[in-house]
Amino acid sequence: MTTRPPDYLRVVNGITDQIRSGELAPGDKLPTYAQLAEQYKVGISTAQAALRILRDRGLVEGHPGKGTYVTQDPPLS
Amino acid sequence: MTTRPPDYLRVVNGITDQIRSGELAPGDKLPTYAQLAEQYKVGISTAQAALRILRDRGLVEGHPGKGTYVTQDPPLS
DNA sequence: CCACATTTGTCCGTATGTATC
DNA sequence: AGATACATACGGACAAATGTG
Repeated sequence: MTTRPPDYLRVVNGITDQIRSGELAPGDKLPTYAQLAEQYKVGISTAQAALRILRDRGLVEGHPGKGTYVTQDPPLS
Repeated sequence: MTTRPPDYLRVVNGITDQIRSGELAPGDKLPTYAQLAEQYKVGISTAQAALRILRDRGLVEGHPGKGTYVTQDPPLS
């Protein structure tokens, strides 16, 4: 049945994998909302929803006016 | 400076407290999106965002056509 | 100090799809 | 077939923080 995952989870999992693999290291800056939306072909609201979840999980931190950064101490799970 | 928490966190924390206190027990049905929106004086989108977080945390489970229910085995933290 | 652009964060309303009754 | 309710997705509006000139 291969139910395709929703867009916001594709973004969550894509970024999570980049952090797990080390492609994105602690302190690194993520693309902006607009850039992520373009990369994943989703709306800005959807990219924001994904980043809200990643913030909630403690993987990234947002800094208004600057950008979103990978947390220094990302949780294990 | 009592910075007021955002609306969606007020909903998240309100429901979380009801589960912690036992006011909402495992298996219990939560109010609908529309009812939560009315209770907390927020838009439906905001109530939905709150429930998405609670799902992500494993505190509740949504069942389309039926409702949202408190998880049988809610996580400790 | 002020103006401006950029970016994150929040909030809302709406549309559509899917599952249940 | 219709009503109800959750889930996803989008776009727009605005506030606040930051950096630059």
